[in-house]
Amino acid sequence: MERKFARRRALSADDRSALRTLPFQRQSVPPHGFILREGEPSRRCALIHSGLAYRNKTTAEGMRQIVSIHIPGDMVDLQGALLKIADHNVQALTPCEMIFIDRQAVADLILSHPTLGMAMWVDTLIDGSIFREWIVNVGRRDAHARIEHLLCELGTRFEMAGLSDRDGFDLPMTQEQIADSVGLTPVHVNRVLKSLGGDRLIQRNRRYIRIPDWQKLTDVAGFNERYLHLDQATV
Amino acid sequence: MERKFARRRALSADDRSALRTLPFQRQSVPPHGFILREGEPSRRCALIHSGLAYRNKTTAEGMRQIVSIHIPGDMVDLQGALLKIADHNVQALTPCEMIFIDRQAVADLILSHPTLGMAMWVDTLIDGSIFREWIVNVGRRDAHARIEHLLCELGTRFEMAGLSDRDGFDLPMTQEQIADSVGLTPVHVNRVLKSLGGDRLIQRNRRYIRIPDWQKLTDVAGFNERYLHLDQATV
DNA sequence: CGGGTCGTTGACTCTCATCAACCCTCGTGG
DNA sequence: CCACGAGGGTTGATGAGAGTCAACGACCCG
Repeated sequence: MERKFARRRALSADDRSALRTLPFQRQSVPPHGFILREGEPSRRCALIHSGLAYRNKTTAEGMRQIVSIHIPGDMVDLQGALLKIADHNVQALTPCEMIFIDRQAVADLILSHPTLGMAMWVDTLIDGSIFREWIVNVGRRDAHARIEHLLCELGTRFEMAGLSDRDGFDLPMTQEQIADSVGLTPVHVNRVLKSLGGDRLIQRNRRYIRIPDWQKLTDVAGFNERYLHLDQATV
Repeated sequence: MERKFARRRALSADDRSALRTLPFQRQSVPPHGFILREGEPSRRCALIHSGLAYRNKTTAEGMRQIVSIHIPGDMVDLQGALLKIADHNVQALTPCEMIFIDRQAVADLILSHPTLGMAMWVDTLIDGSIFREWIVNVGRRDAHARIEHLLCELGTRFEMAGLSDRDGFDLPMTQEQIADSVGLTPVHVNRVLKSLGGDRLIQRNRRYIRIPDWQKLTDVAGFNERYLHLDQATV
């Protein structure tokens, strides 16, 4: 965690020691397990130590929409410190090791160490940028481009986090979860994946995805990594 | 602005005076005028004094998607203080009076007055929550519910901001802009609006919208105002 | 009065959803 | 050791919702 924030802003020795003395609690969450439930009052913040997780919401008619995917190092619940009621669910995609920090401890930390607050705020802003791109994805791209774009985003985020190579990674999502991420049905996702394979844009082996020509995939996807703000190191 | 932040967190006299002495610059922006352009380096933060504005992005194929609507009091560009390159456009919907604050001044303010930083951060988090709901809207609702939901959101935000009544307000958007907000075509938006009129869910007169039965509209829209975090006053 | 923007309507098309069946793989227990 | 069941993936047939194309109408402003 310290490493991550140090990438965002220059940290003082005091900042670092404050981070290290922050009281936290570790917890494993199995796949599908809830890390946060919509409607619950906020009690703590959550940080992924290992594993993948996803945020989702459900419409009144019971349709589910996944609104983001999170990887180790992501704070999936910063709003836990500042907002009162959770407006969405967070669930584990794979087995997760989570770090939970008390709401009040985070709030105090931000007030006493504003530089750390800014580092976390940057994360919130980047999250927001990714949400905006997802609105564009489901609102204005066809089924092929939506899925291609999702693969590009995950590939580059995995690579930046040092989890894998962007042109070859394990995607531990069911086709139903992919469908819920891009606003399609599982059946259609299946057909599109098959078609992407036929076009040699991807190669699949189980849930392992290989991208033989990264440039070609980003082109057809209309993927521009600017919205990920990868340059966002120290100011 | 001071009023707004005071709603978010309890402010000290020092916080208030720091806000009041913040150097700013006022500027009018005509409809369609750019407040921020994608790809530009960040130089300043923007706050709407009067008028409406919208954020939007364009796909590689040239399709536009509006990702949020903003009203007076909204900081439409807090990321200007912390991120380097703008990842989307912000344009005026109606004639706008904007307040621009230098990037560095905002960053300094946050460091010297963490309580103000938290107040602004709350805004960022609520923005994020609204983005998530928009992903659900375009991803998992049909055309009718999408437009109904947009009307519900704008109605309640207008009312909370004291701009108008939620069940009767002027909606200064063209049908094309509505289409770009909900991921449909202008033609289809037209048909749906007509159909909503036929079902007595709304009454239209030019761009004025009357909602005769608020409860009924929120029901069919599947609208739940939780995601707007209206309770978010002082902690 | 004329041109431009926006709204409206009809005819036709096509992408994606729906429904339904079948398959594969893997873990479990008899 | 094999049968079974469950979850997930695959495929086909059909249909609905939204897109496209095109024309016309209404309104506003210079």
